[in-house]
Amino acid sequence: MLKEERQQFILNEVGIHNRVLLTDIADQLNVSVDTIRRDIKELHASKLLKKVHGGAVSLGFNNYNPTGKTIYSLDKKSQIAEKALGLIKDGQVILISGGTTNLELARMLPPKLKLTCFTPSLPIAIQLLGKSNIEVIFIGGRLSKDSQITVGGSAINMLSEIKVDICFLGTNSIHPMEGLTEFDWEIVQMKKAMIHSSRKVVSPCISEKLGSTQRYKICGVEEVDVLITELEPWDAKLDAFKNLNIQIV
Amino acid sequence: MLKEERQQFILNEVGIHNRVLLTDIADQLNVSVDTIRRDIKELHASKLLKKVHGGAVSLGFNNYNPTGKTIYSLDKKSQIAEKALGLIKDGQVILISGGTTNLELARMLPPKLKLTCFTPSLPIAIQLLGKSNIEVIFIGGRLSKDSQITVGGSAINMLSEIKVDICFLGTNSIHPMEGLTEFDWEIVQMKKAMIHSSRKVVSPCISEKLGSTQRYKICGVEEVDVLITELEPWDAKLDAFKNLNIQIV
DNA sequence: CAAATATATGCAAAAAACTGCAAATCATGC
DNA sequence: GCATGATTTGCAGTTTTTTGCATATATTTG
Repeated sequence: MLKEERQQFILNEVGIHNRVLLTDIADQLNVSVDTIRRDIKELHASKLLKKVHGGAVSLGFNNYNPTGKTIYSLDKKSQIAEKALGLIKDGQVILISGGTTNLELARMLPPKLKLTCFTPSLPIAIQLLGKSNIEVIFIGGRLSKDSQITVGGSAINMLSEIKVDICFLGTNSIHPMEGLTEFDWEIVQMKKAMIHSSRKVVSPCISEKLGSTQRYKICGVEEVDVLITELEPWDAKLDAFKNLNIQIV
Repeated sequence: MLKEERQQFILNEVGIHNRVLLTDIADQLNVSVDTIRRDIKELHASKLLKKVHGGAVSLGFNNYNPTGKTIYSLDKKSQIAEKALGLIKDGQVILISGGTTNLELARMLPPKLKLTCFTPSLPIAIQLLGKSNIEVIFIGGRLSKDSQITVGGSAINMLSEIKVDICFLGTNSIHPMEGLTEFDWEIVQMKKAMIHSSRKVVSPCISEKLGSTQRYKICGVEEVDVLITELEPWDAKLDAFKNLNIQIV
């Protein structure tokens, strides 16, 4: 592998995650940490990233990270987000619900892509505002403190007035028989409305949540058009979903 | 986890809650309190927060400044915000427009105060979300990239359905004869709608902007009930506003 | 004032960074 | 084809940084 490729890869990773670990990169590229260290040293010298102890961070790192949450299973989520990116075409109108996976998706949207994005999520709106080619339309309403999305009649009302190409519906629990479930009643209502406003429903869901259920039902599995997980298509965990008329990515 | 990430996390928490506990952070990040203590010591040294016994608190302003604009006259703005606080009573319903002065107001709202706040401003919504006793209702609509508030028909429509006790109307230009003026046509429409939705209009305005005018007119001075500046009441710059049936604070 | 809690300090283990060096690779000219 | 020199890469040893713990000191609170 060429040095340029490596450095490009590092820059790419930094661009997506805002941070990289020396050991991670070395591991992924099968080279010694010293090599990566030297690469990062160079990139640092040419001011393309910032070298820190243990890795590197993007130059604009001290940006506001509105969720404040530790983004664990980051890799899984960005894998999902990456797959989700493939479903979006230039010029489309999309609807993005809340959740960290969707936040990752919003972060990864390429700057060149022209889109109209509806969202009820504050962190996602902030993320999207940074992309100059994306028109952001915020679904107004009462803000729920913990989920940081708008809920309630006003928001649902606004949703009832739109019809989008794709909805990326952050999913807490999905079960082959029970369908999509949620523990917060207000969010259930929001998600129902979001499904109703969309021609195509995409459900990004990390594998831990496959097969789990919660208190309230949003909809059956048949309402979901595409299920995205970080797993390989032949993984056994996906078997239960395979004859349900869902596209699995 | 990188040191930078940790420190960023701390700054986020401080930005959201205005204060953090050492033990809380250490717990959330699974590191020892000593580590967090050292982090906070560093951040304190670089003047990004203020170290206090048991944790840290935010200093004058949080570092969320996406536009990159210089925040000049910070002291003046917090003086104004302080005065504005005096107008708010427990249990009221208020409407807060955008602008850095209003952001300062949102930041300074005491945690005990029970309020319902409407706002079309993303940064202000974030700030308000951190206050547990405040119900936040976001005015939905298309987000304007530079002002970071929602604009357009949908937002104005939502405004038309509400009536609040007080509106804090961030003011770019106020002139004794010409009234309130604004550079951006869409924001003019929003502010008109906001005035229409409020029983009482309060205009926080730093003294530099007194007497200036811009392209489009929002309303006459008579529509404003209270004008708040950082000046002392007997300041000569305020003379022109003194016989216009406006309360000057 | 005393108990509880928080801070400061020194220290040691672990991790990461730096240094020098040798092997491998590659471009270049003959 | 082959020698030369520059560049790159991995490795081993040393130095630096980070981090958690133990102990001593300070601060808060009832």
